[in-house]
Amino acid sequence: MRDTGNFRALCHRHRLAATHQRQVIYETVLSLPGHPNPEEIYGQVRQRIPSISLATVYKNIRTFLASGLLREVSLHHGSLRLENDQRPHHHLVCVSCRAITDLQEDGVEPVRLRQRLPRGFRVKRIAVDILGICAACSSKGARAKRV
Amino acid sequence: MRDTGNFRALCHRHRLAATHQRQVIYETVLSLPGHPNPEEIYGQVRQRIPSISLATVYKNIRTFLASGLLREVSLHHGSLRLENDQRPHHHLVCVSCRAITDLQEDGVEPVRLRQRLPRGFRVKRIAVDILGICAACSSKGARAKRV
DNA sequence: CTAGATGCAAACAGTTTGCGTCACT
DNA sequence: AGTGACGCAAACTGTTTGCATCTAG
Repeated sequence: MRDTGNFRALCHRHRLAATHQRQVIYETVLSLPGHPNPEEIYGQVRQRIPSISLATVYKNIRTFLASGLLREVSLHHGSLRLENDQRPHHHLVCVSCRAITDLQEDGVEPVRLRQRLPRGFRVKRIAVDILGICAACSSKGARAKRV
Repeated sequence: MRDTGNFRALCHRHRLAATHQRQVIYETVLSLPGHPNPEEIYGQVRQRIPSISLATVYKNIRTFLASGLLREVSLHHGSLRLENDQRPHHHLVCVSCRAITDLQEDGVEPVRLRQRLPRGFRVKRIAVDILGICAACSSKGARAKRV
């Protein structure tokens, strides 16, 4: 067994049972390049725990997200949603209830890049998401761990 | 029949047949508050065209997105994807192939708000998506209409 | 010892597709 | 008149759930 220490401590801090499955899933997410999805994680984890089930992978990803051990790329990954305001604008997003509110484009200073982008990338638009807790969720006691 | 003119011209410009279904779907998206999903649009459209099928709504939403008549809230609405880099960072997103590349947080000047946010909204983090066409798609001739 | 985690299978939600018919251009 | 849009049903993908069994604390 490897340096299980870190992960066990991490779980303990978040009041999660430190199971072997969890450790492997967690390590796998950190080790995979890019932005892996559950299926990819499952495929990779299965090389170390062939008997693991996809449901366990899903359940633990949810657990990790809920306790802030992992983060997802976007809070909007559910069903397709359309803009009804066709003018460019930004979004205010509640990380608890995921409500999306529009924020007119000039409510945010134009975003400035400090860094060269990868060669050949042609910028079309810059979208800003302001993530936080909305008033309604705030009063219900919602707290964001890490978003 | 109402001022069909605008919509017919719009369709003509985009080389789309101007059907009654399309017009009602389009008008419905613009008229619904917030960020409607296909199911909500379907429910609303059915009040004007009871015989319409959900498949038609989906097909036409896709058509509108492809020709830039409508825009979606987020390009990341597919399956759940996890961050493997746990440090805060931004994203470079190709609007054609939807590839996501990380951009370290200090590659972007800190975002500054010019406007008061809704009362009680507590900001946790600001996420920036730089939308554009990546080099690979660019060389394949991909063009973004409106993103 | 017990609450909670796992694995399996079945259920579900959202979306897409194939195909025969119908309508816009 | 012909290409493409519509409507229906069936297929598919990604995800969740119920339940019996097992395991970490």
